[in-house]
Amino acid sequence: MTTTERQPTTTARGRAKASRREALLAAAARLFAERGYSGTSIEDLGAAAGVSGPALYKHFSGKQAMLAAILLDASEGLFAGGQDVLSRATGADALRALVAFHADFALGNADVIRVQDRDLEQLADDDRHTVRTLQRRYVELWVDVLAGLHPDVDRATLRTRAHAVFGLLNSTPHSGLDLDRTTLRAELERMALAALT
Amino acid sequence: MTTTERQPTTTARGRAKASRREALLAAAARLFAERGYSGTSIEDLGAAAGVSGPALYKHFSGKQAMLAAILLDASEGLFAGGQDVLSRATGADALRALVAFHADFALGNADVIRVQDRDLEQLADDDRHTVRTLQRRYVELWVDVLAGLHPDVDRATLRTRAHAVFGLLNSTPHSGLDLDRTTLRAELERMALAALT
DNA sequence: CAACTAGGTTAGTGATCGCTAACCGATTTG
DNA sequence: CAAATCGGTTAGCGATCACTAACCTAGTTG
Repeated sequence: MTTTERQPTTTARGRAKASRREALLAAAARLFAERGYSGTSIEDLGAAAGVSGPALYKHFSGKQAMLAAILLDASEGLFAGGQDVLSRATGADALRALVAFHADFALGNADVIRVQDRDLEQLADDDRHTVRTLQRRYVELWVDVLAGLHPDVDRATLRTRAHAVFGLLNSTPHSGLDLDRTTLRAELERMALAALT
Repeated sequence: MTTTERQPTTTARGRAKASRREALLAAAARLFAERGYSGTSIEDLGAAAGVSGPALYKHFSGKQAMLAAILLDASEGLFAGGQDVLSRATGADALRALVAFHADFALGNADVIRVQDRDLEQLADDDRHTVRTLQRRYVELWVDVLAGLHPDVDRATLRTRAHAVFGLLNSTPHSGLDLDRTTLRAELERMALAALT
């Protein structure tokens, strides 16, 4: 996605490299979420994946490229998932499906959610622009559905409502400890839909 | 509050120092919100207030002390404001007043809100503990009011609802551009109350 | 008005950081 | 099986950072 691979994933080395790359990205998402991008060192990133320091330059062009891989993957996943949802449902069903999809994503990727609205500014200009564009398009998916349900409300207001609901659903990283996942998911979905009525 | 002042605020120097201190804190809140704590240098902090670099050591013991001043002030303000609100209203009125108060705070202190749930981890252990305690007590104010309205719901669930509504109301920094402040405030309050019904 | 105080300056220091260089051993390949 | 490749290592370099030292000047004070 971000780095062009020369090694096939069929050979033993290729598979080892791919899994190491995934481990590095997962560790990076966790560390970035905990300490922030600038607060995490190259050494930290390597150590969290069992290698030390500059080994990550065999997988990424640098620290910033790791952040880019995380955030591009997240924003692409959200937009693609949103499109997929809307290809299967319309009207109020579409809204319920969007809420369920977003709640699922937020609950399953709390670290990434945290990084996304915390360290987006640390990206290089073009990557930041790409992520922002995908985010904007994802919001527009929501606004389209909301516009169908509330034809009398202008899109700026609907956009604000969408952002507010994202804030509600993305609150998981700040609270997720008290409740089990199923109950938390149900609460968040119910509140989101109530807020959008 | 954080530094003990030896100079009175009646003399010209004293007043100049106090206003310089406020300017430094305001600039710091803005820069921390934009670039993050670790991403902001001492030089940046001074320059944003018209002085350069190490001048801030005449006002604060260091960079971390500036973050502490900002976050302690914010969490104290929220908790004190919440207490004040609850001394004047009960039941559903109290909930409406809490929502209005929090919306006001979030709209008027978007930078501080951003810093609070972004760089809390960068505080020294004791300051972080103090802020966390104040935050927890503020949440309990909300939970108390909610418990009065929903006696059948356990406090863990109500706590999650409070956090979710904070996420909704604190979404201002991410969206505040499209709508004028009055409309935005009304939208957020309406959604928050709907989510808590 | 002389002595002191205090908020500003610039220069410098030690530590840390991102990244590169040079090298090594195992796997892949022709 | 020899050669090339590739993912790892350690050492080190240049830049940046938070903070300190030394000093300077204007305001405060007796």
